[in-house]
Amino acid sequence: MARAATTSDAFNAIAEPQRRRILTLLKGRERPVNEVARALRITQPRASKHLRVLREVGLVRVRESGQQRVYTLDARGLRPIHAWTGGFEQFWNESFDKLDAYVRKLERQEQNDDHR
Amino acid sequence: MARAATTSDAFNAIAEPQRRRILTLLKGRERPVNEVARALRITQPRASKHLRVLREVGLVRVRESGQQRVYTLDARGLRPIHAWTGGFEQFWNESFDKLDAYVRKLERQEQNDDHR
DNA sequence: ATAACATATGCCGATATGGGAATATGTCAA
DNA sequence: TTGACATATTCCCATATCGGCATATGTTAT
Repeated sequence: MARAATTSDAFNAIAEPQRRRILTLLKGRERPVNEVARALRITQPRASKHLRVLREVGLVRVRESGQQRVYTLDARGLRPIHAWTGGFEQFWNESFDKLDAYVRKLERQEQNDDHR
Repeated sequence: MARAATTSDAFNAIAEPQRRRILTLLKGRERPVNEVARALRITQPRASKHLRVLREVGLVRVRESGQQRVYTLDARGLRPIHAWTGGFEQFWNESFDKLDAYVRKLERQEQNDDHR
């Protein structure tokens, strides 16, 4: 088995920086592919492919408008990620203390090394 | 260029389900590799590799304790992800309305198709 | 029909994966 | 020193990228 498919879930989908940029861009308003491509300075095929991934995990929706496909943000899929990371909130505050303890422990170890 | 390296940042690191499980596990308390492996029912090399990735993006730290390497959670790297997803909070609430509008629009289109 | 425009898709190349198995490296105890 | 134990690393395989380019598909206007 290789790496999990990028289309498997939102966690994988947003691992790609370009796709994060697309989502951020769509916060402003819905946009057709070409506009996305131009805004992010990527080729049209690239934009289409990223948008496809985002569509497949449900982070965007498409609406056909004449010959254009207008993509709209559907951020609900980000909620689980926000929730999951939120579960660590207490820890990233606490971490400073733990880091201090860790550093002190390291220093002690190094002292022991010196005395060997 | 291929996919972004999994070790490049926390976004990539947590795209892997096993690694998310490891981080969750370490919320309880620090643990040596073997314990992680046993708890998640993965092989020791696999645990080591995942822990390495997590270490390289700074989500865990290692402390040597005799012949064991004890891994500790350092959740600070998750904060940017929480913040980034949090920037979409207003949208995932709003989305229901937008989805309604979208569905209605779709239905209209289908009606048009029928009349063609 | 035909041309112009907007998107999507297929194919290629280079690369990075995650998993398993075997093995190297390092530490401690007798 | 030797052996047991804990971890890390390497090699191999199958797969899934992401990017560029060419091209298929679909829509609108003439």
